[in-house]
Amino acid sequence: MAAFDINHAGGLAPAVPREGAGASPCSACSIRNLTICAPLNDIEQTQMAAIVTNIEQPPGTPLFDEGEPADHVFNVTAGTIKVYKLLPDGRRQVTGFLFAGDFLGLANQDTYAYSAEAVTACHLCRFPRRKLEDLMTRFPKVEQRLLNIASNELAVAQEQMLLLGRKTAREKIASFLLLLAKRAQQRGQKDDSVSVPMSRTDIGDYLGLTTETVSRTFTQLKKANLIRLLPNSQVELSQRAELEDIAGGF
Amino acid sequence: MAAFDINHAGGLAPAVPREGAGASPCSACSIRNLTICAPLNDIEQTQMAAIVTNIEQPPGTPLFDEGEPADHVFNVTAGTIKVYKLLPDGRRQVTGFLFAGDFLGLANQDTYAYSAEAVTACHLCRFPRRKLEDLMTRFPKVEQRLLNIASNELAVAQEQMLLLGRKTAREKIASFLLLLAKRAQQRGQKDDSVSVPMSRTDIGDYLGLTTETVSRTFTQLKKANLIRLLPNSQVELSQRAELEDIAGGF
DNA sequence: CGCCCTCTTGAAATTGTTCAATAGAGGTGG
DNA sequence: CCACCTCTATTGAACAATTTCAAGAGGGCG
Repeated sequence: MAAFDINHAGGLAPAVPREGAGASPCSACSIRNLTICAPLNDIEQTQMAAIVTNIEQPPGTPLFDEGEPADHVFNVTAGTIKVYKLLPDGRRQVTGFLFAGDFLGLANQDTYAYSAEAVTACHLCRFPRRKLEDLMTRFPKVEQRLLNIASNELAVAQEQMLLLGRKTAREKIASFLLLLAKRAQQRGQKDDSVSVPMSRTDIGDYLGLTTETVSRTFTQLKKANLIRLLPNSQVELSQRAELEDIAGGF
Repeated sequence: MAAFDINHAGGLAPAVPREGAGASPCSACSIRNLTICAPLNDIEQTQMAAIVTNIEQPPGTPLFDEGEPADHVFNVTAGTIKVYKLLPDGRRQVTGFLFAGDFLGLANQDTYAYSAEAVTACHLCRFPRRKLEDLMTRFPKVEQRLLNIASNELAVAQEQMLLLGRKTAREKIASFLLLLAKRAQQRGQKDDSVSVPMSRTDIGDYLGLTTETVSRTFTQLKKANLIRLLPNSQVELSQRAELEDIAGGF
């Protein structure tokens, strides 16, 4: 999906032994420089690869549920994941969508604080939590990277609180589309048209709206010629500047 | 305010030199075990104390503003701080209230992602960011602690998104009061009546409501005999179980 | 080709907001 | 110590945004 980004293509890479069967695919990983593995050299990378399992997650399948023992952490390598929390009566708040390069499963309790489910077909790297923790004490760089990731997520969460608490439906949808565009751009995808793989319900649960309001607002933006709804869940951001104006500085 | 909690009261503490003038007050710090300094022994603590400045923050005064260079991080030792983000037109979202023991200023950009202001008179420990970072590489325990704190804040932020996106005014207020009670309890205060030092506007900006709705909802809960509004911004939680029921698992 | 699920659209209902006025609390100065 | 003044909180009524309830349209998959 994303373009390959071999970020150590110089001639100095040491000869890393490739194990037979499940040989470390990490050195060819296209999103390596986006994620937790970024600060590691090839040798360290191999140690990381030794504790990792590659898993595939069909669309709509749960990765884990809130309250389960948090035995693993994950790194998304392809696809879209949603994470959410539920109220006792079933109301749902999607707290984030995760894409290739994103890390997930951070928890300082021994149980997950939220549920995670594949939106599209996903590929992930799965790390046993315990082993990653061991590895972190050996490679403080990884811990630093994780703190960095956490700080980032915190800033994103605060931005989302601003959206949820203070923005109108129109502003929320505009912000959402721009966020998707920004994330796609980070992964090296074109940003004139955005892929919106999640359902209206998921979007509503992310933005604190109902499906109907999401739908109506899309229609409204479409009629104002700010966006175009294309086939294959693609949305063209025809008037990016105008959208940014509506979104309120995001 | 909170009870003293000297957590290393054994007989093995080494003789720590106390500098003359601004001698490390840390060893008598009542919230030490709640915060970033918790994992340090007395010697390490002294090194920490060497880079710290104690500051006092009168009510209503800004600590820093969003977008300013993030040169310092802080630790609240007394009082209440609010942190918030603004939209271009002035709408405000309070993303958190901070109390004694709370850490603030985490940012991986070089500027603050939010503004911070004293609600009540506050005392804080101020660390130069650069120096704390140096210290972290020397004491990985501190970095671990910070990652822990960040993970915690992340879980709190997700809970808040659930509140902002999916709870009714009544549920929001109930959750808010229970949160204050829980935080007060953590600091070792009684939890039958809660101190609510912030204005209705601040509460509204925290919960995604208007002042009027906050006020009306307080009145409504009061009339239902779930709370009592006492003098000095104290609120008695008369029917804790009922409130928890309304709050929806918080 | 048709069925099912999601998305869209419409109309009524509701929650929370906005605008406006009153009440109350805390602080100041006479 | 009290009166006054100002700021904050409360209350009321009209309004607006979003939700809810309901029905129809579209699209993808077997």
